[in-house]
Amino acid sequence: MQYWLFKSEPATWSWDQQKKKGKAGEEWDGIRNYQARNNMREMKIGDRGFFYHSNEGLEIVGVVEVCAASHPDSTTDDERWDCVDVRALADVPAPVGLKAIKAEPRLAEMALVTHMRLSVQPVKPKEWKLVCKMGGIDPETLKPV
DNA sequence: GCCAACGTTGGC
DNA sequence: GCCAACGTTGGC
Repeated sequence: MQYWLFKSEPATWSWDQQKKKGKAGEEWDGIRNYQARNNMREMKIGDRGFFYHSNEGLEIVGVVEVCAASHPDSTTDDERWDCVDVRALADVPAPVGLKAIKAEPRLAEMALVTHMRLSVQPVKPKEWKLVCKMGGIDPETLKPV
């Protein structure tokens, strides 16, 4: 299983909205960046990702699961753009802010820090575990710790 | 709301 | 294929 991080501006698509979609999940559409798209093409059903609020909040607030593999983005006819579907799995009880991530030396290599503008990015297993710990959630069961 | 960083577009 | 102009992202 691979780990990822999805950025969303809460004014456009918030964690609450994602949760309301429940198990059915929702397309992660609207991505118009090649690197972000390539990352989504790499994803497999069951991969997990963090849900990050950009612009407002600036924190990781939830965990999602990829529930449909890469397919054409329904919001455009441009065949260059694909996306996956994701569904909410769990809240992060203690949201992990960008500040906290930047303050943690072991997270200095996170794409969130090094590739600031990339909106869909990979997360290393070690980073995943540490961020889960910081957020008060068990990385395996996703239960609050 | 500003603006730096950076990705994309298009003329040559 | 270079690079200037332009548009967008996202932290502050």
